[in-house]
Amino acid sequence: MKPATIRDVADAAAVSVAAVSRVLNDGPVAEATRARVLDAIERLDYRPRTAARELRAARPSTLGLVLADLANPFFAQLADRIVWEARARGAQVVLLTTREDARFEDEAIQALSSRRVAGVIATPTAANSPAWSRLAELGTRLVFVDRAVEGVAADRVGIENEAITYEATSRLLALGHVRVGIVAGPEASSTGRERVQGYRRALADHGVALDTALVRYAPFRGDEGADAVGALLALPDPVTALLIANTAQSAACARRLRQAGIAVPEAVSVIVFGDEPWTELYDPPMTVVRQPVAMLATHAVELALRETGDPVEVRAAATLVERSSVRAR
Amino acid sequence: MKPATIRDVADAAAVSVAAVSRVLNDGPVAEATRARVLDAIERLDYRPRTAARELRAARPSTLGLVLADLANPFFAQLADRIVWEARARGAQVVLLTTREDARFEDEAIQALSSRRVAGVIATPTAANSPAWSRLAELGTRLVFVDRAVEGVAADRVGIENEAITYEATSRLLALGHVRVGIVAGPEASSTGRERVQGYRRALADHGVALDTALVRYAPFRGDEGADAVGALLALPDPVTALLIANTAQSAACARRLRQAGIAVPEAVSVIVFGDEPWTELYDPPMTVVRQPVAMLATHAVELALRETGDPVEVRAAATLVERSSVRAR
DNA sequence: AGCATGAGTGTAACCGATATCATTAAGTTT
DNA sequence: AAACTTAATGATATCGGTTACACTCATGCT
Repeated sequence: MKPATIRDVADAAAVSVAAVSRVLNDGPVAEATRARVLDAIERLDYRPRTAARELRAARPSTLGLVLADLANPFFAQLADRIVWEARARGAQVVLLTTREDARFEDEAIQALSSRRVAGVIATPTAANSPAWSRLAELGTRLVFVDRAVEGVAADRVGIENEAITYEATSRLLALGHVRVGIVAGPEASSTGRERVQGYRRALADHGVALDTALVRYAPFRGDEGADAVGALLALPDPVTALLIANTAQSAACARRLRQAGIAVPEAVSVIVFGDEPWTELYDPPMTVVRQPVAMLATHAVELALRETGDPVEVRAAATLVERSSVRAR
Repeated sequence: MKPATIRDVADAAAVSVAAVSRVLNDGPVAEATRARVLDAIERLDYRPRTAARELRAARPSTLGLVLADLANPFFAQLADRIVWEARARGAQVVLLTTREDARFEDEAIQALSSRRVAGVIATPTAANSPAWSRLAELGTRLVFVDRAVEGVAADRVGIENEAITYEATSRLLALGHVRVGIVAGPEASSTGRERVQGYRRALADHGVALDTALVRYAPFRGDEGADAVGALLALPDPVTALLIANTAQSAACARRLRQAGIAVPEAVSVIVFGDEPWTELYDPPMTVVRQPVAMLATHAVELALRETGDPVEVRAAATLVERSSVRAR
């Protein structure tokens, strides 16, 4: 049977469609009318159609979420919280994934601009900034979370990458490590750059010279993170401590350590970015940098649903969670 | 600036809106006209609005995805593949989560019936079958994946729970284990029931009497899985093998084993359902039941976008992946 | 009594696509 | 040249809501 429309409800309640609409959007309606309408709605199991609403409304209540990859637990958690926060605010989420590929990202941007969503929350790839800009100019609220690309009028939500990497590196240096390797995200990514910057500042402050051979940029997808770990361990003067600052590669890196039979923390101390479930189950439990996922999600959703305002930047503090993968040199 | 509408394009190309629409949906148009229209579309950066299309169209191209919890890697992977498969077919996905709570699930169902999506893919909670039925009667294609609830005209996609649990249990029994504990999903869930059934059949076939104290049902959320493991280990005649057949509880169970200082597989052999990243990083690497997530996703999307046809049931084979957490008694 | 006020309601335009149906132009047949 | 196809195109109703505007009628005020 055909679902009821607003006109069916109006007929059933013997009022006009405007009255029904007013009941729905709590406009001014007499108590008696409201009761009759609500009763009719109940009887007919009426539910206003989102498509019709969004067509007329200035601001739809749908959000777009563009993530690289849901198989990455960090993004999965982020998505979980974002969907949850959106629900609390009466918004729904259209989910799209890019697999870190600019082509798919562009496709996603097109799809979302057709959909005229209220806002978009995204972990962008560096290669698409014109497309992002056009989306922003269309009036869609744009929020970059975790990473960001330059030159786009978007809100930014992320952690204090520079500061937390400085802290993590300092911890290792303070324990006597001198050969500290870092596996970061791509140099083209904001997280990659910021984290390496914190790393360099820590070295400088501790009077340790930078050895560029110890800085490895790995893409977010694939297994190059593991190869980077392999390379760092195979150096003539190998690392004694390792900073895995590329969340997407952390499991691959850990797998490599295990396979290579490296004793952690005896042979090498390790700090991993991202508090994923496995880090606690690993032997030994990993010292990690925990990202405040819930807070990132809350801010992102809030910004994405905001009506007006200039682009802002929100930085949440990450914390170093000490477990057992780090020891003094 | 306001985004262009189909009328703007029609004006710019000096044709009627009908002609533009025909170009968009490749109806019969003269080559010259098509070229002019495409040029205008390009110039104005026109993109047809999804809301308007969905309002008019009989079948929208949007899918609903209702998952319990994206923090669970199995669901996250499933979501990832489903979004991917949908993209390949030109459909988008609206994501909703329930946290295993019937109230939120009902909310999600309402939201989706307003949206008049083409189909819904869901991991249902047992308590909401009337709401699911109403959604199905509205003409929305309904696909239950992983779990199912009875009495609803929905497609079902899942693994052969009974068979794979039979296989896993048999493996343990064949190695001489007699006290085999199982931590399953809730008795009210289809997966919980089916897996315990496979377990029982294996016991019967191997001539081992069923001890109901060894069968533990744990909810999908919370930490009761760990408590169940604790209880099974604290029995006067404790288990020597453990089947963790509740994917959502597997990490919690592993954490408990680790905390309790149980040697795996020396003290107790373990088989875990769900090939999550941590199972390979655990010490020792866990023997697991791998679910064919990609296949489940493909079937689910295909069924959800199908126009007609009676409800069908698809069962994919799961496989036992042997690693190092199982040994002979 | 006469008029302003305002709460409650209804009518109809509108959002931006799609699809039906009528119309026009060009080509074919006799 | 008239009649008849056939292909391309245009005018317009339609989907199901929201909302601007006009209207009614009871109440308060001078």
